[in-house]
Amino acid sequence: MAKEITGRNENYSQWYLDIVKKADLAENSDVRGCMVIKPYGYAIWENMRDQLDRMFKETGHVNAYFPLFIPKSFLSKEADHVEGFAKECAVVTHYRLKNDPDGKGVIVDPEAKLEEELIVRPTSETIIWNTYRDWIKSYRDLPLLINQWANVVRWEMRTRLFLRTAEFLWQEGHTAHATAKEAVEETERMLDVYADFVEGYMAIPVIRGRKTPGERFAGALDTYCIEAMMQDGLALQAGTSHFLGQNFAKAFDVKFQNKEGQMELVWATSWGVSTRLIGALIMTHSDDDGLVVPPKIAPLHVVIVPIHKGTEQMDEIFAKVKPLMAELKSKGYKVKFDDDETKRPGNKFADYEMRGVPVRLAMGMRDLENSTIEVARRDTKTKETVALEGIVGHIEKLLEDIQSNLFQRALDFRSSRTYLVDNWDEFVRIIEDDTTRGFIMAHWDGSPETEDKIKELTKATIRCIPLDATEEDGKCILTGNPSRQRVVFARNY
RNA sequence: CGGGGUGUAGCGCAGCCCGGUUAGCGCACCUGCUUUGGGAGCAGGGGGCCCCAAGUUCGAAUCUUGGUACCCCGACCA
Repeated sequence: MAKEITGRNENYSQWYLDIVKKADLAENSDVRGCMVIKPYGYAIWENMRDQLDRMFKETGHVNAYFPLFIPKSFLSKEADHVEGFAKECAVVTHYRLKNDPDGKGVIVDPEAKLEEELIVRPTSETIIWNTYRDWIKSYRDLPLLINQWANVVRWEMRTRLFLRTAEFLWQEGHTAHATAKEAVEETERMLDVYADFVEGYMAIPVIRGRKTPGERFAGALDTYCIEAMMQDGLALQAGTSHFLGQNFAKAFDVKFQNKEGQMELVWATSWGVSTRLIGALIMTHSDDDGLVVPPKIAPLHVVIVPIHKGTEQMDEIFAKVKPLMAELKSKGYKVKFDDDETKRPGNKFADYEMRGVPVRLAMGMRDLENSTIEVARRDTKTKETVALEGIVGHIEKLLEDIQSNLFQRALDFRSSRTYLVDNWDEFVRIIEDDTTRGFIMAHWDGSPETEDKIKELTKATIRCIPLDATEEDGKCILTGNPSRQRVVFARNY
């Protein structure tokens, strides 16, 4: 069949690409490394964005917009930051084209060279902190809590739809505070917002933690993150929140006068999640029949497929389901009656499964006579015929069930692939075997050399130092040196 | 940037080695009829700078040279 997708066990990355394409989420564009997000994929992003935006506003943030271009000189002001991004920046050098005098097409006008090159933002810390300098004069201007929804460009060597693209959509929060304590609180608060969103809405369980110095964001003093496990046992960083200390305040000379009249440097945070989360969504819930979308972010909650002969029967069915559609819509659910006569029911069933619509209803003549309807749920692929009476309540409960079932299922999977390991051979065995690979909770002596060595030997990195870990005495998995807590090792995207 | 591979219809491919009339197949698409409780059947039809350029030849999808794009494995990577 044309729509068939590759099995997860057969070829996981092909399975992923098949889902992205066949569920109509996105496709590769003719621009290297850049994707076209198609309407259905974008609808999922819109739902994610809208919910996150609500949560940001509930925690006191406002939106603003800063330029796409950053003067090159800005980027060189924070040494670690430029070090981290320099290798993947797109640079604008000219501002004009002209007709090619030798023939067809256009060429870059050599006369139109920019005096200072512009960098297409890979992230906006520099342009924003350059702006904050003028906005922040007094302790009364703080805290400054701003978020921006934007696109950014990182010139990656190898790209994969949603997971790593040269251009992607995201939000980046950039806040300024009077004290380190407040800034750290903000960093942690936003990590919690991310975790609540990803777990509560996307039904993806995450581990909250902090990055090791080696894995930190370029320019940060501390990087917090949420890490999720995909169905192939690889980790995916689902969101990050950074405590930037006074690094950017120093680089851009952002100071405020405190109550005592003294000048102080401002404390900063930044935090972001991107369209990469859609990749996480796919790889957490979907199966060999296609995408599975949790109800809370689904563009379409319920689809109704009529089983009919001729338009008369279609009209009869529509009349019968109209009230329940109205009721579902009034409760905020998105419902579609698929009256497309050019497609047969089996085709529609397969299509909505591919797109991961949580609940599918089917009604035919048989149901019409009995006042029943067939209810199918996407997550378990089970079907039942139920009475029309009370159907709306039934569906509401079903959607809640699906939401929590998806989370639980993902959590169970993660548990089954999470190991307490104290022995190096076991560590290697688990990480090398793609049927066991997952999160390994092991002791680490805290040295960057050990971290690098383990990465070199196994390709596993320290995904995070979990926030909720209990302290215990142990020995480093590699060196045997003393350690006070376990960290999460995994291979990652 | 190193190693390997592939560019032929929207997608997936055959044809190329061994040059020869109008470039073919499956899916998708369009028209009509019959179908419709899990991916329909029949009939008809549309769609090609065969990656680009130069060369060899009476003749190039096919041979030669150069270029280019993409994919895979490394390296690189919040």
